Amino acid sequence: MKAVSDTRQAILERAERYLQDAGFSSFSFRDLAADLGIKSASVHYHFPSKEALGVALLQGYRESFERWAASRRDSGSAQADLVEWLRYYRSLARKGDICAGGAFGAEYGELPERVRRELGALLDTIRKWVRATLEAGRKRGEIRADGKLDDQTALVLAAVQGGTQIARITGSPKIADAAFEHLKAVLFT
Amino acid sequence: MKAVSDTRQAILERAERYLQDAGFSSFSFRDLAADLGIKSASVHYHFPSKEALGVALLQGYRESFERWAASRRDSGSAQADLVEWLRYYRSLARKGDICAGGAFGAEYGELPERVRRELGALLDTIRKWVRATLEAGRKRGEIRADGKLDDQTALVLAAVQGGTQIARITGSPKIADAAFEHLKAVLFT
DNA sequence: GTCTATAGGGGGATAGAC
DNA sequence: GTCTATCCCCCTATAGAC
Repeated sequence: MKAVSDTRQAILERAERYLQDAGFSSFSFRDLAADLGIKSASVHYHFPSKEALGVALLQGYRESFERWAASRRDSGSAQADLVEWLRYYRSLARKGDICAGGAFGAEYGELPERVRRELGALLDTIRKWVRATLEAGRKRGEIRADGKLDDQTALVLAAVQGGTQIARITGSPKIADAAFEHLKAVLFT
Repeated sequence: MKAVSDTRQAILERAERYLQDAGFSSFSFRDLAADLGIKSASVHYHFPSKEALGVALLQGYRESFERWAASRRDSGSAQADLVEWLRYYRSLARKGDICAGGAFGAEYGELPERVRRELGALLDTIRKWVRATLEAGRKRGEIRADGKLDDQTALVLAAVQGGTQIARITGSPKIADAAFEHLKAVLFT
């Protein structure tokens, strides 16, 4: 009763967990296969190379984000949008996981070219959404209009990526919550 | 004419570059040996295991930081201390490198136990310095006393770690500068 | 301190049968 | 779609000569 791409989906889900737990180079096709009760050659059937798997993972993140962002369109509140967005990173931190940007980013120097490009595209997509959200919030008086919009956007992106990482290193998700609390305090009017 | 531990030092320096460029698992003892014109067995003479090398790297970071922090004692200005501290992360971003926390942090799930502990100790050392610096700055009226001190500290740590990473991913060090500019704007009175 | 040589295990990837 | 079998490479680490 399996759908055609059930295995493919299962591979992606396992790979995502490994990625966020210990990085892209932390897992092998053999690991994925063993977890799913198949052989590594079968994983290669779905993803011809690890590069292809990395690209697929990143495209998945981007599509998920875009779907979510579309669902929030016309929410009418920049503050509510950002709070909801932060919830995702908070949940990562609680599980001791980090975001895709941080996971791939640390190994950037040895990522295949196409993976690098997809990673850049993902970050760009998120950056544009944050920027637009802050801009709309400034106009509505919900977001402090201190400093340049691009600088404010950069701080938000840095804080979420760094927040999940320091939470994991210190072993306490609370530190991510703390960083996000202060971020809201300096952003919101 | 080499000092006794010249090779050891050279190994550490090469390893640091690999680490900040592509992570702890990105380089092997063979890589280090080849770069230095020796054999991998000789690297093992200086560092019996990769775990030992990781620990030595982190202890080096911590000692460097502590020396630097001691040199700034009684500088009299929290703003000046933080600006100087941010210069380090700015320089990493310009080289396309990330900080040790980000480099080790992404692979946290598969780091040897002692490396994890040293990483925690390094972050804790830095966290305490940031906290104390912000606290002193608040008393002197240099730092905004908005919100909890611990939340403010967490945001600063998250921003520097995340800032260097997004700079590398986007390929532009400017985004780290932007994040740090806004960080100063929201911290300084 | 550095070497040669090697053990013992994983890694990505492919060919070809079923 | 999944399998067996395999290639060829890299990895960490060690033994023992020099």
